Amino acid sequence: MTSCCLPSLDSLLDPELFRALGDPTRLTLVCRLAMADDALPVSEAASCCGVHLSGVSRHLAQLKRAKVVTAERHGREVRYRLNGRLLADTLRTVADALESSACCAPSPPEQNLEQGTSS
Amino acid sequence: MTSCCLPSLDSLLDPELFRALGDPTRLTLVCRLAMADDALPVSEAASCCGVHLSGVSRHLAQLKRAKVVTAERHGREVRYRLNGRLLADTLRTVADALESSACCAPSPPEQNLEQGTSS
DNA sequence: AGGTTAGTTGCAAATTTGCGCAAATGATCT
DNA sequence: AGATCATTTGCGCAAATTTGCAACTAACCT
Repeated sequence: MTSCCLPSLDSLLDPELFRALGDPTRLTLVCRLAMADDALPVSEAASCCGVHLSGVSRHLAQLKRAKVVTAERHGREVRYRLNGRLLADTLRTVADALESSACCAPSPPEQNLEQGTSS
Repeated sequence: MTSCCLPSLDSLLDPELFRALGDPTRLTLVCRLAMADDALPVSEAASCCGVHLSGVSRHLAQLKRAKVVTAERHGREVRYRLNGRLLADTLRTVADALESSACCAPSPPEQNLEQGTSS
């Protein structure tokens, strides 16, 4: 009853996604990419966080694995773009599933005084 | 210009929250709590994940620090409850901020061809 | 008070993570 | 081909995380 239309919360909660977002440096990168109206090369993205370029490359790779960003080659540089819509949709889907789960149910079933359900 | 009404993405993205959600065992606990229509004692919550009770206690404490769950004492047991609404609201706020950021802008300003100024 | 149940916390071992450096790869340009 | 620029990857190291066990606290119950 609580989950007849929405995918189960279980299948929605991806540890990889949250883990990817669970690091300050990676979140800084996400913000940097969010503010850019176009894809950014690694060296440019790296300018916002005090981490070695190689580390930034690794962080971006992890965000890519989690589908938070996408990468496109342009000549010799690789430009990363935040997958803003997808991430927003994912988070909203999780939010919907959370609110339709039992823990957010408006009325506890304890109140149930046999209103015609017997038989 | 891109952020006149919404709080900046920067201030919204809390590493602690995502970090708390970025572990398989903790996500399993979140699911377990979501399915319960009432708060669960630690031992009950622990039954769903193959981790020692002490580990579960630690995981729940971390989820509590991240405000994902709340704890209430009932006699000698401590019952944890998923903060479903708050978490859902937080995720939606992040989703909104993401979609109103530059990376999700509907049309790049380069395209600007003064449409409508003719005649 | 003493005993029992529920949960938390200290400790140590195993694993993972983040980091910089240096070497390797990929792509462009003489 | 050789030089150069952008990024990735191998490696080692330090710090953080996860986990189980055992000891501890808190709350109940004879």
